[in-house]
Amino acid sequence: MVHALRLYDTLSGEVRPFVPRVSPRVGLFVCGLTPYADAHIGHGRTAVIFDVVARALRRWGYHVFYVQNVTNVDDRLIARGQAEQRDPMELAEFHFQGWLRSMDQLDARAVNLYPFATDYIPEIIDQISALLRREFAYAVDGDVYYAVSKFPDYGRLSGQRVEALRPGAHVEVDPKKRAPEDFALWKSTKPGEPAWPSPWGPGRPGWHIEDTAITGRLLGDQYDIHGGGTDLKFPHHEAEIAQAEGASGKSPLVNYWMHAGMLTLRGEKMSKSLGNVVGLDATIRKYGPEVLRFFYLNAHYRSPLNFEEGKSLEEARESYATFSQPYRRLRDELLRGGLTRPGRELPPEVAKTATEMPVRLDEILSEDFQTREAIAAIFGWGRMIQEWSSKLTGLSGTALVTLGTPYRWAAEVLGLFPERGGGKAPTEFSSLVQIAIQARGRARARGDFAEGDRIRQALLEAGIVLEDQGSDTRWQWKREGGG
RNA sequence: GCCAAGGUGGCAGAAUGGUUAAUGCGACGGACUGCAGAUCCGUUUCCUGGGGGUUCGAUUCCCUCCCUUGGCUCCA
Repeated sequence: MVHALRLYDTLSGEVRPFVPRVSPRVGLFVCGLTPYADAHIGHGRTAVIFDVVARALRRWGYHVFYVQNVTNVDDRLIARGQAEQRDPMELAEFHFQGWLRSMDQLDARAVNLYPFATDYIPEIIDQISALLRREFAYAVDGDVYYAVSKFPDYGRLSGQRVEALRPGAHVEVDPKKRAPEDFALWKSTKPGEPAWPSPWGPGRPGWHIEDTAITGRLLGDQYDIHGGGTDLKFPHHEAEIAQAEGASGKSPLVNYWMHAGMLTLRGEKMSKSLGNVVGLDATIRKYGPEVLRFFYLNAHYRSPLNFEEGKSLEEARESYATFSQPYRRLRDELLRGGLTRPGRELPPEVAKTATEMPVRLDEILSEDFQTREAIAAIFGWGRMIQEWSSKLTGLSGTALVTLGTPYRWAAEVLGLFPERGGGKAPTEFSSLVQIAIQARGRARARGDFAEGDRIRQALLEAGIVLEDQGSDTRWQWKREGGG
């Protein structure tokens, strides 16, 4: 089963049917981090977007090989390492481990391999050698540069004309270059910096070359999807095209370029240099991974998404609570009697709609990953369930499972409603809470509301929120973040 | 200056050449509750940046202007 996905491709600027080179195989490469500092929630957005892309493709029958590189040697790492008196590669490893923990928390585990740049030095040297041989590159005093003028298509992805660029606008132009738009493939290193032997002398790879050396090795000269943030379109992705196509002589490098919109903070791009970063790990801890995932997926992946501290995630939390409420009710009901519990079945038309929902949701998502539309459709389903809510108690186990079909789709594809062990209290603890709840119940039953409220307050101070639902009292952990 | 993506209700954000422009948040009203919370129901009719054009019909397509964001060799 292979699904009819339609996908926007930045290079052609249009939504096209997705056709892998060798179906059902799909090669997916996404530009990863330079882990010189803790990741922020902008990085998290891109990661979650491509996590959903990989989840959906796999659901639709594709065999996805998802590679996300790790730049563990570059100027910023070296600078930061010197400032902190740490080995830059060790610094990268340290922050990468933090990134992995965040990905684990977010249940973004679709990546098959995180190749480190420095593990691909032989491939990098091979590719630079090929570019020199084919005269796309030139060596000067231990450095090697790409001669952009040799590659006429340079600028096509971003629509830039080389003549219109303003070299030196942000970074000083290296005087060793023949043309200001040329970029470094290999940099000779200063003493004390990480260096590898090469035909041009000891040095380290330029920023762009690692990606194409890695993909050439792992995904071949040509592959299906390349993803990353829109900020990488130029120059990074232009450089990748120039390197890979120059070295291999094959075009195109990739069939679909996917670019994720920026997360902006009060209208500005979040970036370390602007100092307006909101940490990924801290945000996950404060609001929970589901709320953050929900926030990310509640916008189209290509749109910019504005983040406002103290507002955006509070709203997402409320919205997610409403979104997941019918699911939680179904789950709570199912816990009473389980799958085999007897009861009424659903009217045929409701059962039919429920079982057809995943098809509808797949269709929505397969039009260039409209996660927001899928979420809206599930909201609609939730309202339908709420109309049934009074009758839920009388439904059979199979009927409840059928009603939950769209939520299982959301769990599988969007990664919401994670079932993870970490949040569950041990049964011993739960039974202690139950004793307190029962004591409060007895106090309320004899009209001693002061005592009842005292118990409720004491539990609240211990981080436990009570909710009376009819004759029932349930509890849950209080969320941080002013909720 | 050049390139790219945008501008939709109080807010966040979808979609579409065609009856009431989705969904959520917020607000308001109601139900439930000892109270609170959570939840449910209802209301929120006059929302598509300005101007022109194409069309029977434009928010959608075209032109132009204004504005915002990203990029112009550090960036998810």
